[in-house]
Amino acid sequence: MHPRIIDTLKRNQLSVTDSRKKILELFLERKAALAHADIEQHSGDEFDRVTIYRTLQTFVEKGILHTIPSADNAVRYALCKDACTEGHHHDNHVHFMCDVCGTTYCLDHVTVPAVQLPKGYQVHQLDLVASGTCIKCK
Amino acid sequence: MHPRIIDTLKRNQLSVTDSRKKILELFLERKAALAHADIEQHSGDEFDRVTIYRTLQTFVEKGILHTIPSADNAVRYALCKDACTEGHHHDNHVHFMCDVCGTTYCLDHVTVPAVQLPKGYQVHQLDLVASGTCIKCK
DNA sequence: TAATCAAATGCAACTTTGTTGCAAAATAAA
DNA sequence: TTTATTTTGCAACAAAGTTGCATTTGATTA
Repeated sequence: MHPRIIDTLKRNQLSVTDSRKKILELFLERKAALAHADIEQHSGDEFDRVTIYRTLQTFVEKGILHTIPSADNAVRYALCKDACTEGHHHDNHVHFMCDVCGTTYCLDHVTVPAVQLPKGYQVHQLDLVASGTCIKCK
Repeated sequence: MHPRIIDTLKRNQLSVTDSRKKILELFLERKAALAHADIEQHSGDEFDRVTIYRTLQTFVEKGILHTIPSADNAVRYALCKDACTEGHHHDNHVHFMCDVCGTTYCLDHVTVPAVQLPKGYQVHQLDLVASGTCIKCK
């Protein structure tokens, strides 16, 4: 098991349970974003659907995962960088969604360029989602 | 009734029906993005849920509406500019979602900046969604 | 290590959201 | 006005998400 798993949970004052370990592990080994349905599939019948919902929610609140907006009614989740803490996300990198294989990547090294909005709009978060064909599929 | 309504429908070879007129009218008068649920509310019990789903789908296909990705499992729709035609959307403007009132705006005059992605990623679409506090709510 | 407390899980029931097929109704064309 | 085509509404269903509560598990303390 990945050494970061227990560490991450403890650092966030979460009790170490089977479902949390397993779900974190999935994210660590896949390195891609996962939707609720993906997790349900890849964890077999090991956990109840409800547990997965609640675990994802907890991880987002703690700053372990962030959500990636999409136009297909299937919100995806991905690991946050260490900069994220409880209630404070800093995931202003670009996300890429492949139209062919459906994989969603966090492009950690591509930062979202500054954008000049009309006066009066206060921006708290910027999400840039690109879609197209990924390296593997082209 | 807004004069553009019937015109828009005919230009896209769609028959002019009550639901299509009403839904288009909603978008024209509100000037903000609407989710399926919003439309259901604001049209009373006038139309069946299924009709609304199908109408939205048709409008997106025809290039009358475009979708706005979101992280809350509620895809929103907004009017396209005239440049959009059947199967070809050109809505590369920024969207702004207010955390307070929930309103989503198309910032038509703010274009999405070009982004340099790692080699191998072919981008077909770029969506930039900003969120924070809008003019009315600050 | 065992007992206790708090937190997380699983289950059941439910609500909401989205889809599909088909008959009836409305629109467009002749 | 009649006919052909499209769209709609209904029903039934499937999928996605939520809530309350009893049970189990993990953490804490003696």
